Amino acid sequence: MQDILFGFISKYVSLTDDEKNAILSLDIFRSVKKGTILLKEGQKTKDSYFVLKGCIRTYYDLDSEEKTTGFFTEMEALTPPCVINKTPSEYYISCIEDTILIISNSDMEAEVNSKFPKFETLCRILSEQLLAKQRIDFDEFKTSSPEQRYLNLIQKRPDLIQRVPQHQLASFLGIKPQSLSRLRARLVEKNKG
Amino acid sequence: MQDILFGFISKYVSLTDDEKNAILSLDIFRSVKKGTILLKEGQKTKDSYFVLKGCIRTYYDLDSEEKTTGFFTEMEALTPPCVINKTPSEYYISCIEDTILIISNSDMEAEVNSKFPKFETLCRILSEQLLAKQRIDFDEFKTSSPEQRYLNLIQKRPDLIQRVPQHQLASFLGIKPQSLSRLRARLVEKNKG
DNA sequence: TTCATTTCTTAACTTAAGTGAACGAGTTGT
DNA sequence: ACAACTCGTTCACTTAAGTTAAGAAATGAA
Repeated sequence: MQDILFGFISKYVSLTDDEKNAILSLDIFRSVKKGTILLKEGQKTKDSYFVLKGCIRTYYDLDSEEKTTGFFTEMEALTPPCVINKTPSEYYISCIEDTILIISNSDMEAEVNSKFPKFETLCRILSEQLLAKQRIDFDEFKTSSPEQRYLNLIQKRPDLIQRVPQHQLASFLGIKPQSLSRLRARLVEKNKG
Repeated sequence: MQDILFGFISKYVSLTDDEKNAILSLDIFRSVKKGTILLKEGQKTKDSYFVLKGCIRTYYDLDSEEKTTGFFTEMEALTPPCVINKTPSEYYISCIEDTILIISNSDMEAEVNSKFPKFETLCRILSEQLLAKQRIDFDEFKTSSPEQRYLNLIQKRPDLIQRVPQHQLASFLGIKPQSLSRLRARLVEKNKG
């Protein structure tokens, strides 16, 4: 489990044994069961999540309807905006599979950052990369139709199609479950004709 | 002009005079005319932009149609994904007004970051905040209709409605210019009846 | 100014997403 | 085993966005 973490980090910065031990001593690995809600709307938290295995999702409760906006799987990190803005959370985070997480809180990060500049470099690089990736995702979303988004998702994250319920995928694609159902039927029809 | 920059920075970290001078010595302020194209599709660059005054926009050329995905105005920063990924740019950046920019390149930033850890902290904080803000923007986009997005834009960035051409606003909202025109007419009609 | 181009709007028609309801399959809890 | 619930699909209908085309208004250049 540690190997997974340090393998990931080594792609960005190289850590000494001291630095690795400092991280391990923080006791940050957590196993959580499918269905666990990590964060609720209205709650405050300082916790960030890094998925080692499994899948978590973020969703809003608008007009008592669930709107899923994000899935985070192996090697993906999520720092909820409420941690940055120090406001109550606007959304829920739940585990849609049994999941192994790293949970770190912002106080802890601040301390490690000031003790180990290398760690701050890591955080900076990861934030910059995530920002770039997310900008591209957003641009693709804006410039394409629901059908194109779905086809795009099949290409880029085929695992999600398998492991995530349809109605959650639908709002992730910005449409209603019925529309996704219909859209899929339309595509099957196309591939036949 | 420098006051604007240091006033902005002082919200996040406090700089010594030495640090301020180090930044000024880099000669990073640029004035560019309306219509100037800062970056073209297919080009490589290491430059990031920070808008002191004016407005720049990012747009794709898809099927020889312009798709505008972002506007950056006073006190907003843009690091194109191509700088992070070291790939050719997928989009254009142009100035839609006479604009005063700070243009920094990633080599320069790397050098300043290693000399002044405080600067790296600043970059980390800004990236984290932008990431959080962008996540919320994306979520709002996904969970709302074109009409809601337009109303939302009127609330959050009323200046854009004034300073940006309709057809650019339309693709920013994820729709065609004709649809935005119709949508606006519909809203006027609603407010009458 | 005049001419050309771009931008915005309007309209008629097509296509697809939203809505509300119903149904069967699969799951959970008792 | 049964009831209650969730999930995915389908259908009929409504609403709004895409498409194509045309024309008015604004902008820019010769």
